[in-house]
Amino acid sequence: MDKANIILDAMKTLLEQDDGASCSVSDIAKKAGIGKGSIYYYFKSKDEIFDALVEREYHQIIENCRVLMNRSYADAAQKFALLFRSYRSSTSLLAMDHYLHQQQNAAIHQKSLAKILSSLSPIVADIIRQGVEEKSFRCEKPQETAEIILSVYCFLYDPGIFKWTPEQLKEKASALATLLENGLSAAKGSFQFLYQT
Amino acid sequence: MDKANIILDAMKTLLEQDDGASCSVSDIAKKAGIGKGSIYYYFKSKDEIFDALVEREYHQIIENCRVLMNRSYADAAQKFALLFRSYRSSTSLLAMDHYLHQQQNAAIHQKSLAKILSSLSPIVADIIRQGVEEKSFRCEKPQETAEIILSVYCFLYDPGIFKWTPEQLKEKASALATLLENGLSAAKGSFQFLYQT
DNA sequence: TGTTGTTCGACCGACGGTCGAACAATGAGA
DNA sequence: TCTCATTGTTCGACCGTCGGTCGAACAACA
Repeated sequence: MDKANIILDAMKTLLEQDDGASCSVSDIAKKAGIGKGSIYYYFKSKDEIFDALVEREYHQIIENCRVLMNRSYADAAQKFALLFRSYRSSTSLLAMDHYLHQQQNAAIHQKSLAKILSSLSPIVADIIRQGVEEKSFRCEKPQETAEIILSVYCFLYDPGIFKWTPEQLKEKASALATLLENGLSAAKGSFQFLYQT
Repeated sequence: MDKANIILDAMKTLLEQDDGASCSVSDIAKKAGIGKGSIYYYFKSKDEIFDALVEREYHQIIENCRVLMNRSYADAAQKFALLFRSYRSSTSLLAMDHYLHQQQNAAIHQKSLAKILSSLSPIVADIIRQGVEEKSFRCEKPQETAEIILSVYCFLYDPGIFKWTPEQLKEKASALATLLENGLSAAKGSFQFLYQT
């Protein structure tokens, strides 16, 4: 396997092990079974390793979402729900995710949120555009609107930043659904999936 | 003056100087004119110093916003604009932002964003409630809606997370304004202040 | 003079990152 | 096929800096 990927695997393993507490470059090198100097032959800095790991881990998830959207024949609201559920189930399988929500991994967490938003927003924007064509949504700026929706989801719903109770989360989801229904001039209940189940 | 506040002043000054690059505990001690050991007589850790600084600096800003809202006689949309401008001008004076937007301080950054959201959201919620009473807004969940609006501001507009151009920011603000106008059933142009100037 | 509160900077371990020596792999010229 | 020079790769000792500790020393006061 690629040496760079061996390094990323080592870091991922360490992040999953003990809350990422012992994730120094030396630790990564030891876990990867190579010298510390070699790490810096493949990566310029520790931050760059972070970036590469985030890139690698989320690439597959995003790709799955994209494929799902392209091969599904559904109206915009249904696609929204499909995407929402697909993404939720994918990330719940990502073992790293739980550790991202801890204080000491805030930097990589932030980077991964930024990646999610920038990768998913074009997909969400396409759904909105489809809704506009189908006359079920009204929206002049699909891309920016998609970013707004996702930023709420990334930030307000993040268990690493806020400790809401399930009831509070449901209230917020319901408020977002109403805001989107009216904001996009969509049919009542189009965004029910946000707070159901 | 209180020794603790002298230390906070020193840190604030250093953060304002060169993007917080030289803001080690030793630097803070030197700037404050005391020994490094004394720092740890007043604070348990560097994080605690920064928490105290965030608390002190944002308390005043939030308080200003609260007072401004209470003594202003304006309709809800005007109050929104007032609050927005007051907050923007206050935070632009805060040079701490540079420090917060560096990778290694992501944890503290998150904390301060969470503080902003939880402190400002009740104020925004009150504005929305006023708008509902005045029949200029329609909203069933003012508190949650306020949090949604603020989370967009805290996350999507954060220069430490995303590097948007001014034009892109304006597009996003315009999209948010439209979404809010429709989402709150407000009059066209109610949220123009978001993307003007 | 004893006690308590305060100050201090030398010191510590850990960190991210550097460095040059050493080792493998390659291929051109004889 | 045997050099040998070149290039790519590996390594851990080493560096400077950081956040944080520590005990000695000092100040204030009873």
